[in-house]
Amino acid sequence: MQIDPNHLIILAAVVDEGGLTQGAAALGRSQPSLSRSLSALEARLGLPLFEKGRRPLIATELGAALAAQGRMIRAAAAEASMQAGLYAGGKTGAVRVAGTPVFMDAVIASMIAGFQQANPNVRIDQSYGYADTLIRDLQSGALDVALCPLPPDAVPEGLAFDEILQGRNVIACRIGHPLARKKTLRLSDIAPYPWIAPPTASPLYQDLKAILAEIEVDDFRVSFSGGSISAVRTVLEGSDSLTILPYSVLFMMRHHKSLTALDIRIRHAPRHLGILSAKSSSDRPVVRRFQRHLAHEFKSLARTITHQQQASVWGV
Amino acid sequence: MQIDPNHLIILAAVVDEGGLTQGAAALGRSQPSLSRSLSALEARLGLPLFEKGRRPLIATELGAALAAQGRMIRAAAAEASMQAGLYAGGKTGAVRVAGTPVFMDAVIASMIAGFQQANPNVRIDQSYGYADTLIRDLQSGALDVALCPLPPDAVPEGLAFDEILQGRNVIACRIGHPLARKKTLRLSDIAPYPWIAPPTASPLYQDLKAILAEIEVDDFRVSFSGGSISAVRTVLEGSDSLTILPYSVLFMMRHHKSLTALDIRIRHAPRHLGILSAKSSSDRPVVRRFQRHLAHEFKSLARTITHQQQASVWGV
DNA sequence: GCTCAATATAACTCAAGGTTATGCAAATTG
DNA sequence: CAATTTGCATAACCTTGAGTTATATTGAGC
Repeated sequence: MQIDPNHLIILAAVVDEGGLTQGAAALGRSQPSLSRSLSALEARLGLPLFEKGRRPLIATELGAALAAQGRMIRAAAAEASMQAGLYAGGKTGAVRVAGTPVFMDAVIASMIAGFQQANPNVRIDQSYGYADTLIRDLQSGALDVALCPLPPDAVPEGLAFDEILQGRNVIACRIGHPLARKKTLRLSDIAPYPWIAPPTASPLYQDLKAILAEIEVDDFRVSFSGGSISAVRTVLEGSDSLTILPYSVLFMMRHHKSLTALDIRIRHAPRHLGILSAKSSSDRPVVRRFQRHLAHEFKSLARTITHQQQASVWGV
Repeated sequence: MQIDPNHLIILAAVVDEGGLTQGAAALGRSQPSLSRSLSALEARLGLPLFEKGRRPLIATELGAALAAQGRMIRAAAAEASMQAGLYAGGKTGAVRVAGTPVFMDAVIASMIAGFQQANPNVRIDQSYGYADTLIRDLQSGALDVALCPLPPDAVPEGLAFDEILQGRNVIACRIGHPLARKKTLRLSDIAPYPWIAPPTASPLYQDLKAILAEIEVDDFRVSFSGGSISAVRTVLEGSDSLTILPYSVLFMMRHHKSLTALDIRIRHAPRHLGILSAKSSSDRPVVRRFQRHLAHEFKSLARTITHQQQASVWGV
């Protein structure tokens, strides 16, 4: 026996509202429409859903039992509507985001926290990776959003790149480091100190090699490598090691008052930190919202950095 | 946003079966039909339910979420179908049955037990009453089936009466009773013994009065009254009291070997025990089935009684 | 690049379900 | 008890959704 779910919804409405007229009003339809639908259901079942000859239309046992199912169906349909609404508003769904490890941990993690605070039903699937794998995953549809540095003219086919910060790197050390006090530093000054090396796959590693080549150090001493930002920070704080970090990463750690940057400008290929995403992935409202959130957060971060730098120029 | 439950069912089928073609097969419809229905749903939502450009038709997050609701709807509709089927087959529902207390307890209760054994999902609402209230409740629709004695020509308007047993009463006493051994009893022999009186509203009470009038006893001694069959039996077994009982009630208690009937025929108005029911209530399959069950049980009981009587005639 | 399999589209038909108008019967009321 | 009100059923009509078959289109795999 095949039963139309819509008929059960109508039945539930009529039973719950206490009559055809009220049920019709509740459903926004005409009374004859419901009357006929329920007649059709009764005919199909071959059994009465309502006591016949009773005016305030009282349900039979069967009618009451089927109305219960109708309520479930109505609830499920309403739930579906709500889900669709949430989804369309970017309030639910999953976002797959990845980026370079240090940057994700130091900068993006807190932005994700803010997003999840406002959108508790959104799932964030985070992972780590460098430009090449990020691009590949974006293009294959395995990733929604990636955060990484990229040269301005190297935006891959089918992807959008939204620049958010300058990709400037600095040499970081503990605040009490011998070099930290020096006003004028030459590159050769830093030669004696051991290095904390980024993973070799990291763009930072290339930058580090470039610096050391510039000061003509070939066999630099690596005191520590392979650690996350948390490990790197701990080691930096407890030693005179140096490392190379994106300025934004160092900036985010400014409140800890434990690390600082050497007053020396590093030259490297021009590039920007940016949000990389597949153009097609923006048709998912959550992803879109998440990207906008990141962009907004970065704009605000960039402002803060600018203020801070002006403040340090004008004193403090 | 209004969503058609049927669309969600289709969505669930396609997601679960892994494709439009398989989904169509599972639902017994054509593939283009589903294709268009889902397109309509997508259009209504303004959101894609399936990744576009993927051939084995893979659901998006939203599609998967809505499919879950579709599964619920499908389950509810299937449950409704099953309920309707059970109801039509008389396997579920409620039956309101009533009758005279002694008869219900001694005869009907075990028949109800048998019915419930075979139909665990049927609810039996039992109550007690005498002819007048039973008839009124049947006519008002407050009762489905009643069991009581009725004169053959007194079947009320709108009710059906199905005769099941002769409404013969007997005088009952304990097996060791002084009168139980006597072969030839006169009515006057029973005058000295005290009586257990049925409730005054009971037809048995009228019969008792008639008997006593026949033996010209006006102020008969009542040793006990107002008890259920269980109490009556206990008192009977422990004393030389007499009482009046339908023969069928006594017969049902034959295995206890504690009570017997005096060998004396009681005259009373002709009547039959029968199943009384509103003609309109038989449109409820459970009620119909329950009535048939009772009728069948009674037919078998009548056969047993006949055999037993023949056996007692031919010896034993 | 070709082939195969699966989905989308087209064109058409039919039935379900929407509407308004109206009839009819049960409840209510004086 | 008659009259009125109220609520459900029916009629007639129309729109829309959904079913069909035939066919175009497009990923996927070799």
